[in-house]
Amino acid sequence: MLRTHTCGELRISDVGKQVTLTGWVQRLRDKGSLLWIDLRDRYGITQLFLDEGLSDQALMVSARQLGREYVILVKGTVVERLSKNDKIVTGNIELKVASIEVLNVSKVPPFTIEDNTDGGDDLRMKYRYLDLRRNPVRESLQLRHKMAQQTRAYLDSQNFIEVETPVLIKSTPEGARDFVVPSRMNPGEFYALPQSPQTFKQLLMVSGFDRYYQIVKCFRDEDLRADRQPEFTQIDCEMAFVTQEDILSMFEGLIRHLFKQVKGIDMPSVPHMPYVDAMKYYGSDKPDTRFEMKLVELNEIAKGKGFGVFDEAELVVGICARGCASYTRKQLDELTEFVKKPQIGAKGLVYARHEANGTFKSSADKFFNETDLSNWGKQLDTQPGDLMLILAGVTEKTQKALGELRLHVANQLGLRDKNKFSALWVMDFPLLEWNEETRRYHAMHHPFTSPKREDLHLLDSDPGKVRANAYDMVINGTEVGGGSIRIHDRPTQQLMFTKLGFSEEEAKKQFGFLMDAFEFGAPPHGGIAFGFDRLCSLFGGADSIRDFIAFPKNNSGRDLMIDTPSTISDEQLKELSIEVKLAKK
RNA sequence: GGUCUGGUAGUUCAGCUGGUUAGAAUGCCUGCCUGUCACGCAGGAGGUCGCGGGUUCGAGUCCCGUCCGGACCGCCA
Repeated sequence: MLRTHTCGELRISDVGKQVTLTGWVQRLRDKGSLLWIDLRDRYGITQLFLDEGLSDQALMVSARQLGREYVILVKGTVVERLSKNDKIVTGNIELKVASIEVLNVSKVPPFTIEDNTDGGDDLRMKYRYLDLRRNPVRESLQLRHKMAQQTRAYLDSQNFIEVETPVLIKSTPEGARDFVVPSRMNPGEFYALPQSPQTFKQLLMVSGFDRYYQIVKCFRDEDLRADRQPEFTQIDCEMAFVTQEDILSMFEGLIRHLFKQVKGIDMPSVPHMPYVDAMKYYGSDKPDTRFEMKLVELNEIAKGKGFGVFDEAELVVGICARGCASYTRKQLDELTEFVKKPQIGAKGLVYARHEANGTFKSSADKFFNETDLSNWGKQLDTQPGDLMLILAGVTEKTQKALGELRLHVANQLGLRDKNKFSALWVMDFPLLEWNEETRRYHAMHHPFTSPKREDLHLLDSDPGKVRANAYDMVINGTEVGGGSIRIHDRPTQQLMFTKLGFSEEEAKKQFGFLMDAFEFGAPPHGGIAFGFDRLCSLFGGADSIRDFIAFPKNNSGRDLMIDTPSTISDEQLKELSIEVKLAKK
């Protein structure tokens, strides 16, 4: 090594040592006859010190020439500081410089390499290698490293083995759009990049691997979000000879292990909540359970009073916003605007104040008297000073809208504490979901998910009512993982494909290999996949997953640093037997 | 595919109902400064107001188009 110590290592006990440090110049503080340089590396900052009276004059002159982000090698003696800095771990000492060697110069960076940088997202992505020098981003990647290490430690201790599955696989019609890769040796044919190693891990179960996992890149060609990248990482797991309960407790164990080892948090056991309850009480299939504010149905007491909006609605439902009776007209209008946004889609918002003096006042006083409102209050368990917010309409849409409002209000009230964690299993998802556009049912999870045996009789009469052996782990309103008990016999799998509108021939062409495998002694099995990037950002208390990925893509799927996607040469196209003709928009 | 929002100094931003020479902070450069650590003080340089067109006596500001960010809806088995 060029250095004897790192920039985060030296302490008061090292005073007197002759050391060599390497790193980047964070900043110079030139006080005339005194000169300090902050030297930074991955491990910390050590202050270098030069003194007009004591240091070589030529050394002073050359030190003053150093610019930000110059890479230098410094030799010197560790000395105790005259004035100490208790903000950094090396703050009691400094290095009295004997020599400086410039290992490389640097242009002035386009943004400051500091915890609170002045750089915008765009610039940070273009110069990501500089951005990665900043503490917050580096710490995010270190957290990710620790998460991966602890995941492997836990799963290894439980007899899981990590098996790599192929990245060049087959395009399939169900699910997200595939990224495709042309095959040179097979003109006109394409591989697809995996959206998940789903079928391979199931085949590994058929092979008897029993407990498999993989921390694996997956690819989906869909629009991006703050928490969605076209390439992302999953902790992909599968187990054979297990019940649903076995899987839930195994992976509850993983999550609790991670919280304990990475964050030092003892997480309580993870409660189970049926999907229908999640929708009913939280208006979401991924409820944020850090706070209550549950949805309460008001049909019986709110209908039949001549208020058309309520009387004609399938569902009248409310939440209680604690201490919000004092909201101004402006604040209430803002909430109304919020629910009327096209993304939320409610037509309006009814509010009722449980005033501090115990009386009630609502925006629909024409139709409801004090007794009516007090009944609402009882139902919603209000205290004086609370505010009731009520929506009415078609059941599911209204639940979802109020669920969004619930989160919006919780944000305003500061109830979504990043340092508090609340996990749950959402269970018993519907097997199928009607898609208006394609006029057919789609698998809500994926087509390999097994239906609940007791619901099988509904498959023909009322397919939307069939529940699946599927489960999601939700933490703080984020879906961090999901899985299911799979189908493991050919007839059921074939039936499933039929219900999804595949002809027998299509199903055979797309998934014949899997159904063939099921005929050779496939064991009952099931599994789960966790979104590793999301899990990391959740642990790191961030809203975006981008800083937990070393080189992420931007909103339009571009890597601004290497400037891709990009065109390829005519020679490459020719080799691939591909002609590019862009369709008109 | 859609909704919203932004693009002005290296950077982050301000710039009102259109009106002389477009500002601030920070960074950069120069000088001064014996204990700084977001050092301080004084001075200086730095702009095709994303691009194209239009309205106007006059456009950073208004209109149309377009490109590029960001958030979200659809989409994401």
